[in-house]
Amino acid sequence: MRMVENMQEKCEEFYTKLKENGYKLTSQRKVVLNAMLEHQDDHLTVEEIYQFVNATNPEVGLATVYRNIQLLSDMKIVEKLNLEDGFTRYELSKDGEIHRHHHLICEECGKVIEVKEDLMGSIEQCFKDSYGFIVNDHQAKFFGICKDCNK
Amino acid sequence: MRMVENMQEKCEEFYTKLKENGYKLTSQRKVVLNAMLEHQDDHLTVEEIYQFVNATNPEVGLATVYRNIQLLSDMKIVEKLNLEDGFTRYELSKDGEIHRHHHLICEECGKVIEVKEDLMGSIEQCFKDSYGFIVNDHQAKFFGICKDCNK
DNA sequence: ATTCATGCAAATCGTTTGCAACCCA
DNA sequence: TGGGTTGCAAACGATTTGCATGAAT
Repeated sequence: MRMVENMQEKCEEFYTKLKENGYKLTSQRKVVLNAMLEHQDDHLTVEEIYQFVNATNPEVGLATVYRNIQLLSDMKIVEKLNLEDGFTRYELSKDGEIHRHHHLICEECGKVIEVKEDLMGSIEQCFKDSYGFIVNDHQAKFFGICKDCNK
Repeated sequence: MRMVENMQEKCEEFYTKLKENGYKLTSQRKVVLNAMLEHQDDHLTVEEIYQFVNATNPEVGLATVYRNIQLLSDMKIVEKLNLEDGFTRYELSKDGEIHRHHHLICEECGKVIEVKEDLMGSIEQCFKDSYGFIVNDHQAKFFGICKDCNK
């Protein structure tokens, strides 16, 4: 149920933002957003998104997927990720997140763990105190060994 | 003076690691390392490194710069950076750093500030406690407004 | 009707690679 | 000598772009 509400929410958010910025609502845009909504916890490459889109809508071109995932990213509906594996990846933004969440990357099995907690508050306060730098957002990756691999 | 010692240190570290791994010490390798040593606090793109190398040694090819900066990176003598500006960048590793240091990126003027302090200890302890994840290294960028731009 | 979006293919651009010539150990 | 290394140019792969056609407002 939460999933469905979430999906409706995201769709409406997208449609609203499109209108606000003078963009048109095309079937291709709906389809790309849908692919992301159907893979909420994945970190998809553009090629993967294209495959999903293509499965139901073979007429949609790769360039269109590039153009629209970019648009979704500009509108903060998806986040662009770089997990250091040579691919640009995207994931659906989590609701209620002010800052981007962190990723724990297992160097053994490659698993990527999402960290819900922000935890950067005190560090960012420190940057303000020491450097006069006001943080708006951050992007952090932690490389190491996950629970399962640590046996 | 410190700079010079540092440079000697880095050179020797490089030469030692090369030997240890069965690599040869070529003039091109010296020249690439030198370019990095002469720009200690910069975040250079490969193209920039190539330009510096080329200024004194025009016969060195771009592919060689790519191959050797990669090698320096593998040997942890330089760090590969992604400052989200579309370029892969490299900087000389700081001495005595166990983990990669953080970067504060000003969204106004583009300035990049290096943070010497690690500050991630407690967060990483938290990952161990909550997720059983042991952190080996991290990579963190903070986007915001720097002191100068915040007036 | 107007304007923006799409599909396609060509163009870009950073990076990698194959290979013959070369040079360090 | 012999195997890693280099320079060059060609190959690559991800992403972008130009343009004529098509769809949304």
